[in-house]
Amino acid sequence: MSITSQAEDTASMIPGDLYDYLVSLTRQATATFIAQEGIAIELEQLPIDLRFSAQASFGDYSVPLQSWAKILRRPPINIAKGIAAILQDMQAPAITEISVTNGFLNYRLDRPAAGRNVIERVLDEGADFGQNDIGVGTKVVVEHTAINSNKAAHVGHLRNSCLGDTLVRMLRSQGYNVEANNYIDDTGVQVADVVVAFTLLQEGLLELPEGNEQLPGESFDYYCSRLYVAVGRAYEQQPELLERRKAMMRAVEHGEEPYAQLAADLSNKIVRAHLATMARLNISYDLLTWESAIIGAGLWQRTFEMLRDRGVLEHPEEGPAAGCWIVPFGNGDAQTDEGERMSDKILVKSDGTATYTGKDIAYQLWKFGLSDSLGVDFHFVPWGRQHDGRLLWTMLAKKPADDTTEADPRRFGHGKRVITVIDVRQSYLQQVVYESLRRLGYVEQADNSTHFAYEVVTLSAATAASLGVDTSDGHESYAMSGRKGIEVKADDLINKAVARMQETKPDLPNETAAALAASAIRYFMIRFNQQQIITLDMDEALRPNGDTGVYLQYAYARANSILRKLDESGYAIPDQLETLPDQLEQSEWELLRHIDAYPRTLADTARALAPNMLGAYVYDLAAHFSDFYEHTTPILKESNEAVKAFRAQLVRAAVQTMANALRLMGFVPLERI
RNA sequence: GUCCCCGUAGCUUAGUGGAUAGAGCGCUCGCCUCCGAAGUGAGAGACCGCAGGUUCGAUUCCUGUCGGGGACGCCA
Repeated sequence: MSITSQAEDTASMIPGDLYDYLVSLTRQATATFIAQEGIAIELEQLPIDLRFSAQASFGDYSVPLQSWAKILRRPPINIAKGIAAILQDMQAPAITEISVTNGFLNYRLDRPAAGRNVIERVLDEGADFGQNDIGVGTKVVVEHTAINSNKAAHVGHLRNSCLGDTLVRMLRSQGYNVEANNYIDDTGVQVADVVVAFTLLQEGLLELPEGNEQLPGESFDYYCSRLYVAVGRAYEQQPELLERRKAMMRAVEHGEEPYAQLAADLSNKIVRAHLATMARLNISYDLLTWESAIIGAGLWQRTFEMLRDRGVLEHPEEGPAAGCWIVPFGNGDAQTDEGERMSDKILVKSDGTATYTGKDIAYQLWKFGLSDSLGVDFHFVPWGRQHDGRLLWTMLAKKPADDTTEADPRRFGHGKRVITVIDVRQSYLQQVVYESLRRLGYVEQADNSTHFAYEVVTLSAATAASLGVDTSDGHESYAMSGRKGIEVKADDLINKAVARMQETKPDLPNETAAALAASAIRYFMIRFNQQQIITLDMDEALRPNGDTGVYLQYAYARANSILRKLDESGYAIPDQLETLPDQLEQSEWELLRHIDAYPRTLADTARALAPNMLGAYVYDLAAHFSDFYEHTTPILKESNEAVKAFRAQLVRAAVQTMANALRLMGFVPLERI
């Protein structure tokens, strides 16, 4: 029941990765089988679900065939045996054993030969190992981060930006032309609130508990967070101030000075603070888009007219939405705990201003390039160079001064597909946006709109208590509230992570500690399933061992250390593996299989838009490297030249794969910690 | 009221129909005179909320039910 093959000449005969090779072998054998049996059926109806064998005793790779029984009208065991017999006769290279257990077809490979094939492919492709070209020619617009420009970012925003940035990297790895948009909602009530706070301060009508001035060392966004909380409290205590808030919103929207300029300056400074925070986690963008620009350029007005003229909107004269422009939904009103609510969505308030959702429809049209025909012009100018060298552009409503560099407007937006990263509480509004596109006749664009929804971040009881929240009601977690100041700010989390790294290893250089902290936080933010609420506990989030980003970096650094030691010992790793080891250790083979699976796993996780699955893969890869490291004798001391060369090459391949994978998660791989 | 999500070991969780449910933390006992102990070996710990159903096969799909969270605003 086994076929032996010459190790020397087989490796080059395995096309592509081991998975593709075995799938293609199985398909060939299956085609022969159904021809032999005289079964009239398309091969495509028989899915080949190749996976790692559940146990080493079964084989290396297995295909379950039970589901074929009904289609082929034969017992699974007969199918498996028939196909196995055909495979035996095929004498395929690098296969040492074909067996059948239960309803599974199992392959055992010539491990040294297959392993060499994997190593050669990785080292040959280098930094491109894992890259795919399936997305070439397809533009994808990804919106993420999108923090209101009135206060500091908190950990909820980090979940958004870490997921979004990882998605962007994953899609780019598949060849997609990805444009990362950071949408700034600078016309909303929150910005007006902070402007109100500034005016109240000037008039001596507002007292901040920690002091009215910006504190020494306090960043501007943190200061604004304090103002925001204070003005919120003032509204509660003096409801007459709410009039002032309304007036301020109008003033900002209508460009009344000095308020409009104050609001614009405020947004600008806050956005710079947010970008600086995100840069600490190696997150960058291609374009800043502004709600104020969408209004200022007239895109919202044109969008409204189109919605109205194509009959998407209704304009009721009585009822709860009298005088508003609405998108009708559902049938009638809904009963809620707080009373009646209508299921229709208001896009234009009775005072003539747009709601957030209305403006979001306009923006969605722009992302698809659908606003071109509306005669609305935007201007795109450089905002600045980011930490990673990527140039960030910003959208303007009005033509800039003549000497300013302007980009071709067709370069931005015009996505074939649009992905919006926002938390799950926005699901209903996202559906309104997509449904509105559909009703405008843009069915394809509606279908190509994806709400990448993720659950919120809450605080564990211990962490909430440390922020001064009263936890005597005994809940397990507490919601954050920027308005009440109950939140863990992004920079605080990063600072604490850096400090924790330095506690763990006191002589750590600052730069290394910063990179480790960023890795820890990024991994923490993507490792959970999107539907899972993250209950942030400081101790857990900052833990430097176990299933964490630090572990991944540590495994990578250890792997690099081996290469360094080999080099220092004067050993030159041969470029070609002339003689292969007689056999591989189980841990070596496991590592090789996982390396081989990287391109396919990456493609799967990108297709599924599942950063957490990428994280799980990388952890698995690092764990298998650690296993290999622990369960093989030190390469430096290895006396068998063939084994030494093979393992040295394997370490190089593992280092390359880990580096590629870590970069995809936005890590800066550390060769030394 | 309608709709959505979650429920897996003491805790945090992975698992997009397939062989014995996989980790991390914590706990017990080990491993640095051989490549980095932020590591690693062994052990204890899970009737996958509950009840039905579909299927050769269900943690996974469907129905119901219990528990928890969320959405349905002239806020964003």
